[in-house]
Amino acid sequence: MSLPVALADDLPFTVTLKVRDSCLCLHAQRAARAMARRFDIALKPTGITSGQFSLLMSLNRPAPASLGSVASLLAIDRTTLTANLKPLQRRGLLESVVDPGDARVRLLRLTSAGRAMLVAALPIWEATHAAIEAHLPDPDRLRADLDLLAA
Amino acid sequence: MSLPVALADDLPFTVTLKVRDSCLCLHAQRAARAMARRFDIALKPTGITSGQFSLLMSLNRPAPASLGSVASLLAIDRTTLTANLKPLQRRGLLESVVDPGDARVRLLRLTSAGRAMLVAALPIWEATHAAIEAHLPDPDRLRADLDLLAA
DNA sequence: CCCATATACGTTGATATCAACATTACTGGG
DNA sequence: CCCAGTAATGTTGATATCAACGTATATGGG
Repeated sequence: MSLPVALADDLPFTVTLKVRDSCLCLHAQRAARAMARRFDIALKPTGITSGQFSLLMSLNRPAPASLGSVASLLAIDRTTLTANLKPLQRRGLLESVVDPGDARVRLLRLTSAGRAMLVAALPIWEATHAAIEAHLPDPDRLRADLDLLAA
Repeated sequence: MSLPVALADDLPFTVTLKVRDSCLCLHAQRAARAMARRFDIALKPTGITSGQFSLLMSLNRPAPASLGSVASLLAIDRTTLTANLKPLQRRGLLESVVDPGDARVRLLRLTSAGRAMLVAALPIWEATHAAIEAHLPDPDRLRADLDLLAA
């Protein structure tokens, strides 16, 4: 009266192909991993990774930023940011201090070594980024689409 | 005769803003993290994450696939895939066997529990994915752009 | 002033990610 | 058959990612 369990549990291969080809999550992960790898390799001479470059760059601002606001900016979990700060603090590229106005808040600030690291990495970023944009039909359009996904 | 070191090491805030706003690596990471979080939350009732869903789905095929070919398909490092397999193997969702024709090759195959997991997760994926596509101007165009980044 | 609530952050445990190095197995030339 | 080179994978160490839980601080109502 009932079909074999194996059949009931099966999922047609055509469905798998549809999911694989259309899944925006998978497509975004693949693109993100490939980009990270590409920048990681290019930035290797400087000693920082693509993620560390983005983090340091986000801290290069006139007034120091709170941990939470940086996490929002990068769209990463607050606790992930805490973990990511450790190796950079250990290397003296940034420092975190308690906000004098609100003891709950941690203010993050680049050190001069951190700023020097950005200066050293910037030309590499520019060259790598230009090479990537060069074979995209419309980089601005893609950025807008990615912002929609991140929203 | 020389400027203070602090000035020489500085990087104008305007440059930082340009990098932050235009960096495709950062935009891709942000989008990927947001998408992963969204699918992770939606898939939570099933007990697998978005990455595990993609991996299991990529293994749902007529003939078992080698570890290396799956790593290429997902654009992840070979050793990352080895690590990702462990929790899924431990839960009996997939199994790896040595290729009878070439003892270097590991063939990966879903178990019936793995197929059942995909059947349970598929409706969640469909609903989540449809909701995301609904507010994108041109999903196919975005997929094509993401493929260019991953290439 | 006190307490309930909300906010900002830290810690822990599990998984994810990759480079560097090591191991095992196949393959072709001699 | 042997050996040098290549190919596929495993192992280790460092960083990345997030949920769940816990702690300290601020804020507003009474």
